[in-house]
Amino acid sequence: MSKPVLVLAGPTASGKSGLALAIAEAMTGVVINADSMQVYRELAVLTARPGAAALARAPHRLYGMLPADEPCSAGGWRKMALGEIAAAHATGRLAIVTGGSGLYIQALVEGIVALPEVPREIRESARALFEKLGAEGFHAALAARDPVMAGRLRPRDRQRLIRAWEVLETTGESLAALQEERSEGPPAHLDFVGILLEPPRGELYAAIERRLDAMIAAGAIAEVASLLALGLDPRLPAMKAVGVPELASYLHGELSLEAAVRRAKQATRRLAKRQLTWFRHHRPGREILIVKDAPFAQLSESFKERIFNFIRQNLLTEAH
RNA sequence: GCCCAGGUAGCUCAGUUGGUAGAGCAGCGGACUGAAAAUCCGCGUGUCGGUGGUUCAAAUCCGCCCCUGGGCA
Repeated sequence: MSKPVLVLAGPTASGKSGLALAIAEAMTGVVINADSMQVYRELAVLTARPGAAALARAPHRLYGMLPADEPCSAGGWRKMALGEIAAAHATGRLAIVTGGSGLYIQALVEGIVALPEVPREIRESARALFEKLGAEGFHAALAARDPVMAGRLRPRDRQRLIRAWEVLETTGESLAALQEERSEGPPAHLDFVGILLEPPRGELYAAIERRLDAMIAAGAIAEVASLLALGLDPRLPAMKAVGVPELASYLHGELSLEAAVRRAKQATRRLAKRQLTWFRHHRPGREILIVKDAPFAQLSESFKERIFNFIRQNLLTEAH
């Protein structure tokens, strides 16, 4: 008997968190975060993490549980999410996975290669080697040892080239070969049903701009200042969250506040566009409801009605 | 009302002596198998204000009209 899991996906600022909360409240659910940046403790305002009011209304999991200097990953998140889903089911609650990180959701719903974690030393040496050789040089070095992966990747794709190298160093095998042999596959005991928020571009962009202004008013600058005070490696994922580099430039006196905010808004718009592209081609679950008029502030009754009906019809029936 | 200067891509503008147009920014499309809010690839998206005329050919020249600045009244 497979158990239902609701996956609520969509671009940033499309209203996922508010909708997830409404569903959790109405249907006794647990909200499980599927956002690669909301996992970091130091980023609350800038990642629009659910606040105290939301947490009081429904249980939320995997929010702000990692320090900024401890990078999360798709595989690591998957394990934690599976644990939280099992815990929700154990207490008879509906698991509601929500977030905008397409790769994380894919890792959960469709599975991912089973690989050991890359040791810190290998990570660092791979990065150091990349710096030393440059993109082309590094690509050539990879090609000498792993022609399949090198052929598959663009010579300038720093992140994936380093990943291929790390896996090679850690396991002694090509990531390409491992991907074929050792996939975890989708969890057979779970049945993923998705809701995809796909709001009109213009409205989404307007919501993004309003929200960023609200973040500034809510203390985003102080948040970045205290993050910077930790003196972390600027290449850490948390340091690259949208808004962090931009506001850091302001704090360093390189940009005016106005310019920094403008750039942060633009970076958010670009993120939203990438997310829309991802979800347009990767469907997060077996049955999908695509919502093209996603809410941005408060949810109307008719809107909730539509969503709740879909949920009742597609994933609560099996539980009874 | 008259005199200037302008109306070209979403915005700011460039377009040699006539050969139906190009930059920056903004934007759009795509890829994605463990740092993914990351990383990477690709794409000018246009009744050249309107309308007549000259010409084989008009964003470019001429007439009229509309609009926007500035000046004089």
